Amino acid sequence: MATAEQSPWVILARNSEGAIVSLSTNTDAARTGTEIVTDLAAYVAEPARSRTRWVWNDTRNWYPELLGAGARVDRCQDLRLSHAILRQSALVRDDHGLRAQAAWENDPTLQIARGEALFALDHDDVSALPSTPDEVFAEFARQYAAVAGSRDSHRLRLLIAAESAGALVAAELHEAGVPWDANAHRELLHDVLGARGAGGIPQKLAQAADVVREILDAPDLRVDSPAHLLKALHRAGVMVPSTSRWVLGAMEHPSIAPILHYKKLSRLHTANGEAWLSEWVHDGRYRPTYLPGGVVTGRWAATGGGALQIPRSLRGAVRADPGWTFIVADVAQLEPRALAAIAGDNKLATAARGRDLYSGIVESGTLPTRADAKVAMLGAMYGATTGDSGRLVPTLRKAYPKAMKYVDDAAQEGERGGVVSTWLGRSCEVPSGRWREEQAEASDPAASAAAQSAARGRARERGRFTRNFVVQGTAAEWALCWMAQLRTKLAAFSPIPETAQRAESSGPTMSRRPHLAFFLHDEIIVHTPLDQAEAAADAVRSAAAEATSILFGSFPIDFPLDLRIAMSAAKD
DNA sequence: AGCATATGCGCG
DNA sequence: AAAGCGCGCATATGCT
Repeated sequence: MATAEQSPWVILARNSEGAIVSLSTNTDAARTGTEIVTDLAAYVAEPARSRTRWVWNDTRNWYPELLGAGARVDRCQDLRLSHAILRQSALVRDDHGLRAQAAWENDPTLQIARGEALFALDHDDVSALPSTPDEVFAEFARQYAAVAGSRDSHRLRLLIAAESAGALVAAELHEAGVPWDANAHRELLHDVLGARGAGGIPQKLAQAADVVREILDAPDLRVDSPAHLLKALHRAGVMVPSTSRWVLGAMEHPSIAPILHYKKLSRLHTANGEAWLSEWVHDGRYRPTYLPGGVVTGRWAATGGGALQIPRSLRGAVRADPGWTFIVADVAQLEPRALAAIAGDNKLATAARGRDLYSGIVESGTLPTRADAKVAMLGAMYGATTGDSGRLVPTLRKAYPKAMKYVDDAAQEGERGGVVSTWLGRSCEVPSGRWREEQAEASDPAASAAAQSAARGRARERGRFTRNFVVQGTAAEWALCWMAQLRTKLAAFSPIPETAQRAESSGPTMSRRPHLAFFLHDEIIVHTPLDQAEAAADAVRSAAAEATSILFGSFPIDFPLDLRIAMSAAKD
């Protein structure tokens, strides 16, 4: 991730015959040489190229194969991801044609990540990406010029390096997989859901549905149908507007507890039951596909078995290989700490330093309980205006005016249609044409009250989005830097000797030294040989400290880790 | 039958 | 139907 020293880039692409071509550059990013590469894994692994920054159109097109061949890459520039950042960033003054490269926006995988319709696009059609040596170099040159001429090239270089390192981590995480004990998972399913009965429906699940039908006196009720269940509840005199857990939980009726119980079991069965296990866990590994930059804020998305939504209750199935263990580490209150830093709020930083941030707020006398402090802080970052949360926000605003002004300003900017940016310069999208039209129409004095109120609601909605964007996005940048530093440190560990009983499933590159195995926004799991666990834990801690200093320099904020070494990812 | 949308819940 | 952000996935349901 170090970006201070500018080592040359080497650009990889395929020529029209399908051969791999490498373009060398000097420190001014000018082409200095071209050669045909016959054995890419060997080429990349040359010691003289150990610090090369490899430039390619999309890490997913290049790195999995290299990893499969046992070649790890130290750093790269993922042009697809950096393009998405630069074409949007408010720090970029002259985009040198980046925004005109509309084809990039048709990248099918990006559309999948955003849930947009695919129309006629083929999933495997990546022709929209630059692919020939000339195209790839031209894109690299555009990006280089855009960064060099930007308002803050240091931040953008950092962001591109971090995002690209994330692309490497994502590929490595997929290759490594999460060590998953299918038997432990099955035992847990059996305990909660019971034995599989007729049609594969677990017995306790079927019984739970029967109880609901009996209490509601509705023998034909399909409990899985919200509409049907709602009618049955109304017939029983429970006049709820929906069947969501939150709504039902507030009611008092003998049917409520059985319904909630059924929902809980049903969720486990449908989302992470036997079917999930057989689809997603093979040879002791769960291999989700991570999508760096898949979320508008810069957070990662994931696909393949709902990796980022694995219920906490299933963590017991995450079991280290024999002779190995886990480092499980998460950052306490990552987002409010990021907020304190970007706002330069020393008072909030002081409340956070060396302790639970919410307790720090309590100790400062701002709010009476930790629960209050937490709900108030979340409300401030999400834009709550009513309820318990909204009620406490003004108190927080008084105590931490600098931090609160930062998010309030972000909200105001969003409401008036503006763009906001993260600490490193990832900017949110401009509002849609539809949104601007609605605002413009409502600003006409002749507009109906309904239209004005609807437009006001849309504006507020966007304000809550931009308010959260600056915090969530900066937190994601911290996490990227954390992982980027960590993967470099772990790569320097000496590999343990090959042993006959060693699990082969982590793949050839990662399986003999500590490696990242899981990532979830503010949490990582490192899979490590037992005798390297302490050293790996130190690496996790020092990587966090380095991430903090890379991003925020000497500003006195800390990001303390909850870290434990354990054979299972379950909390004790 | 296949696609789009709604509902609900898991995670941060 | 969360009061308040960002996601993915399963199921039900409606539309074509």
